[in-house]
Amino acid sequence: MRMSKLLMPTLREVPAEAEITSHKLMLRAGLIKKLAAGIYSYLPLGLRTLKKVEQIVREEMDNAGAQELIMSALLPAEAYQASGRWEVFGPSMFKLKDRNDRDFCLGPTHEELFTQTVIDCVRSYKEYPMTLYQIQNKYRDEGRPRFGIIRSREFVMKDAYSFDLTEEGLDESYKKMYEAYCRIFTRLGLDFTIVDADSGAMGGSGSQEFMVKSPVGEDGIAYCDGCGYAANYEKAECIPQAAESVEGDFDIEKIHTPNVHTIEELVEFMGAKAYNFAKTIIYKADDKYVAAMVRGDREVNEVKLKNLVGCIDDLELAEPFMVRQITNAEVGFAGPVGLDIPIYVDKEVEMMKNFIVGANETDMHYKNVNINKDFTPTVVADIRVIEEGDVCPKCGKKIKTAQGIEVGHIFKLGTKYSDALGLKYLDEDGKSKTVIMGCYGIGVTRCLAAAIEQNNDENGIIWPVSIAPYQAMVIPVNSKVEEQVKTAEKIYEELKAQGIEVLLDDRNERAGVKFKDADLIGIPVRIVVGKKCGEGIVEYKERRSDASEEKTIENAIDSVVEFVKSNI
RNA sequence: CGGGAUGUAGCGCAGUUUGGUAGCGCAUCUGGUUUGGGACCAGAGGGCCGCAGGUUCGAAUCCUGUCAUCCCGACCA
Repeated sequence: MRMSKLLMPTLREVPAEAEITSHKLMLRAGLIKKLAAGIYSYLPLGLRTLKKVEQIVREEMDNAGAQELIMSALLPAEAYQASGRWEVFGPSMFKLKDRNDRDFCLGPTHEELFTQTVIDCVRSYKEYPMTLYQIQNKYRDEGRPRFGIIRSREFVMKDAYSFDLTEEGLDESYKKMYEAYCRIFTRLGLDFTIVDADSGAMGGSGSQEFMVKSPVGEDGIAYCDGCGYAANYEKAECIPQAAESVEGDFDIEKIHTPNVHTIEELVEFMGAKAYNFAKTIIYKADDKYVAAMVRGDREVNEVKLKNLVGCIDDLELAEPFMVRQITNAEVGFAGPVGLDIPIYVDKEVEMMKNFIVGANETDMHYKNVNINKDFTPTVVADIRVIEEGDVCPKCGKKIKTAQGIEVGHIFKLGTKYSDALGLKYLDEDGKSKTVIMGCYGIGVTRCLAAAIEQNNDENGIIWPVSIAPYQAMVIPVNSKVEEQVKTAEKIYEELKAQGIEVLLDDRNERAGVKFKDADLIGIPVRIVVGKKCGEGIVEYKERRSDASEEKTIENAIDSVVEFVKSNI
């Protein structure tokens, strides 16, 4: 491709809307263009990379025995109404009506439709097991789209669904997808971590996420270098850690703590440590109210609590007026003593002695509180968020924490959708049984952003060869020097002939502009044709490296071809 | 959905406090000089100051409303 004809609006300055590296670079390199919040056009360079990512995903899915099909993004409401998700999705589903006032939506995910397709198309149990997938646009009206294409309202997703007759079959299908995902993310040049994830309200028996570690990631992950354990914060099991307590036999005592609401204020006021307190937080779980207690220096893990309480729909902090009604006090003074709702207590609280809690009375706390003596927990369980410094639940070494971008998720669904929609089969004995499903997603567009997050420097993107929009670039330094131009043309044609995807910077720009753009758009390898081209010498440079080498024209071409072939 | 901020040329911004002809840098176009890391000189084009009302002789500027975008948090099947 000749760059004089390429639509590549590179920017010198960073558009004000971008905050994170990948978003800035995608805008500056002319990969994408924003149309509205969370909605982007893909310009030629961005689209080429997107298609390469899609192709890698496609190849590995096909290799794993999955079959590609594609569904409409515009979907009738019935299947979603049947599964109950028409309501569950709520405002995050783009809903619309046709001219006859029938309900439609833009597909946010396609469990229902794939299930329905299998119901409609599969006739005999002999056709199973089967895994189907598509690579297609998804639509979610996110409350808060952000970070460019990391969380957008229209995005490309690969979604796959497996259909098995037995649990063992599901395990096998799941394993194939797991392995395919490892190959995919490796080929994409991503440094990824596989973490245990919460299966939550979706039910199902197992779930793992593929995370790309990055400070801009929206998920917290806990991992152990010792044994390789890794889990999403939501899921990571916490081993209770003993903290120093006030020893001795004391009686509960009410103390006046005016205008002391937060743990920080309490620490200040009482001169005790945060771990001498237990905080009591009132939650609304669906229609009922519960209290959760964790040590003062810990956080409640709402996912664990939600699962424990058996909350189906929604777990959120109780409204302040309900907190007042339940505790008879202003917010900030809730405590377990005399509380009339179920109390879920973290295991660590059970280890504490003579601790401090709210007194369910404004401006009052209790000290010297002891569990089972002063109050009785409804349930004692692990309900806190894991932290740096916790110990690994598998091997006992120190846990580390990081932020991660979720690029893939695999999930043993079980029979949730096959039950809801009636996906059954007659087995060899003529008995009716339910098909067991798994679902497997990859955020294809998000992978692009993740790849840039992991592969860049102060000058721009450093594409892995496998997904670079073009693999190589030829730059004549001075467009007025006919010898350089002709030599560059020759190299360009020769590289094309050898099957390399190559850009020729034939623009009438100064050398500096060409170099800056080359770095910014991150083409993995380039040949610079300069002053020594009369002697048959050109410059070979890899984007990843600072150094460049002088080579003969033939050697430079060979080096580019070899570099590309060996890195793809 | 709660909190905060911002809307002025393709991009980055000033001007708003204190109302008085719409500005700067980059980019674009023309001519010239340049040509190995975002050149220089001269000239030119480009704006419903987010939108709608209001106050005023006069509004980018003050008031009201509204829309949009971004950030923090909640939510994320």
